[in-house]
Amino acid sequence: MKFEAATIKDIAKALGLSTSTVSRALRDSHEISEETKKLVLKYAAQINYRPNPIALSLKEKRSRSIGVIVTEIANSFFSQAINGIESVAKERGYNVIISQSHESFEKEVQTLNYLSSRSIDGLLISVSAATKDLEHLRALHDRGFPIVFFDRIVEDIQTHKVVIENFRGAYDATMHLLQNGYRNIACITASENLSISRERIAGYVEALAHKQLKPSKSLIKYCPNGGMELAEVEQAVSQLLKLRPRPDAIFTTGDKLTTGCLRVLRARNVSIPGDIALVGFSNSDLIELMNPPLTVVRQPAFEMGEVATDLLLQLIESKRPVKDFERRILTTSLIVNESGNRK
Amino acid sequence: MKFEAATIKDIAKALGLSTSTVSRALRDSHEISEETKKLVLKYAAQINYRPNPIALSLKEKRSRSIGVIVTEIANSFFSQAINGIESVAKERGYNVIISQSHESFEKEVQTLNYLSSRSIDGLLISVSAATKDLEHLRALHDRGFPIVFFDRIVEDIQTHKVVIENFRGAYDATMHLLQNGYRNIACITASENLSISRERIAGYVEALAHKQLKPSKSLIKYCPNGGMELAEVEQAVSQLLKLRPRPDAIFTTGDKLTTGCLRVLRARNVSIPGDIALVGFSNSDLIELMNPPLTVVRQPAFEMGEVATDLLLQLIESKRPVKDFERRILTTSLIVNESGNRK
DNA sequence: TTGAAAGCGCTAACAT
DNA sequence: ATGTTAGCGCTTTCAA
Repeated sequence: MKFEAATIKDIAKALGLSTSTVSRALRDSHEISEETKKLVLKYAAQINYRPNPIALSLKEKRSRSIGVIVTEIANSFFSQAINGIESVAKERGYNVIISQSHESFEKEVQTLNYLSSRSIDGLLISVSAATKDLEHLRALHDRGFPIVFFDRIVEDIQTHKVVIENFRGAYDATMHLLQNGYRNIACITASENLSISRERIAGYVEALAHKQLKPSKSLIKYCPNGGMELAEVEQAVSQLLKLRPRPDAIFTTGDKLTTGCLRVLRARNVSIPGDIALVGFSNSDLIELMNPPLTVVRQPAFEMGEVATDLLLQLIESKRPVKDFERRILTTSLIVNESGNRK
Repeated sequence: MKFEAATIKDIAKALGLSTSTVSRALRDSHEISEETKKLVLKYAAQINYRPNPIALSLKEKRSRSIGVIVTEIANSFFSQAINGIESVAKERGYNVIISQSHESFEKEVQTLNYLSSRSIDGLLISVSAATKDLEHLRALHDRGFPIVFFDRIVEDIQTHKVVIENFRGAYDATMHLLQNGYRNIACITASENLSISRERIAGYVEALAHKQLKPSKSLIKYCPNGGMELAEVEQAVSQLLKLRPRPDAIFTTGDKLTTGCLRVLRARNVSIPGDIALVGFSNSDLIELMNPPLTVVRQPAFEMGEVATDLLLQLIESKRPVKDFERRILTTSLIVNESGNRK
């Protein structure tokens, strides 16, 4: 059913004024007499008048909404980031419209088309693991549509980007394993398309190189869906367990990969870190409660959301085309628990 | 910066047609010649024309957006529910606008006012733990605004509601503890304002009554913020530990309370279930990985989101005022792990 | 088959 | 100090 609300016209009619007078009175214009203002304000309050944001949007050619595309809301990193996004957006008077790509390229494109037309003023996106073709994003960007990438960014499109020190985070995690005596360290990562995968692998490789180690190809396993399906993690772990010599540690580059890996190892009764150590990226706030408590690389998700939103609003509210784009780099922290301790 | 897109007017001008002809051609009206249609469609595709959803909204008096208010996105139950909401909404062509109340009444009211005007066609809400006064909701509802409550509902407002068998879930969890030999079972719950708290406590009390037990007042602890702050859980647990005889088990009625309680007990080196058993509501998908693996009451969060959205869209799209409201009751499941096992 | 015009709710330039 | 009018992009009635 339709929900009819009061308009400026209703007020004007009731008070025998013109709509423009009412409009001005409501906006406290100086060219309206105090008397009239009072009258209008009082009546408006009485009938609980609310300006229609859609009419405003049409007039101002802006919706005061921003779109967010992430792979999955039910992922601690993203839900924390959205939390940050929402807090800044709300503070600045913007709505947040959320969509999920579920790591599917098609869904990402579809969602983007859906959101982009003109119902959002700008977009925050962390691309799906399946995203190789960038046409959907580039087309928008080329037409001047404000876009900010966060976390899973795209290098080829010039706009603001918010990332973490992926290389450093991975390096630190791997180094932690090395310092604890592990030498045959495997890596389970998401799709190679992703900037974050490539950088994290690079950090892992570099740490090993520091100890004059070079991982064989068989030590690096890819999960195209980023661990969304446990089966892919199961397969990766299974292959690693068959290697001889068997890896003595695993480094995982994403939330779902880390918990998925823990799940698989425990199901197979592999003792952690006794048989195999495990260190990975995760933003779950339950890691200390796990068995064993996990050593993880933690990303400042909330802050990333805040920063990305702030940059996006800068783009949206800028009077002139922005040419200088920023790349904000936030730091990770290694939270040490038991899963990566000395063997 | 502004992002200018093509309009029907541009097409009309370029093709020497009127805007109404273009409009009709785009909507494949039968009163337009095939020739003209082809021409228009071709040109529209060429300049990548997209109808302006805001103009449509103004015309149709609907925004094809629904609002969602939850306490916190970064809570497994809510993020899963939102996932369900988003899936149904998108399928039916609606945007989802998300806001968080962070268990604050003021934020809930503020957000509601912000969303309600006319930028959303309806609202899905799970009220905050602090919500006692219902005026903000009632005012909207009385004006015919479509609202559906889910999980944390409000009995006094007549509309569709989606709940789970709170009583049953709590009863089952408590009974599980009883069957495992625990007799002195405490309960940690959220604000008593909440329907779910009251019902879950009732289920807990009834299960005890079944064994001719009656919990003393001191065994039931309230956390007004629903466990959002660990301190309140710490205090509750602390008080319970001081009781003589000391409780041999704890039943928690919410996600944050369950994991918070586990955190506190572990910090105090209380062995679970050796010293104290723990069973509670939780929708985390990591419970099996915890130490000890938690026995939990799981809610069908995704499904609740789906059902609630479906009901909301029914309200929104109904031609006439809806009088018959549904109360959909979904079932919980007890996932048995070790934390509630025999002592 | 096509076009002109009105209207959705609001603001603002331009009268009065 | 207040009113008239046009216009944001689109659909739709009415006219041609």
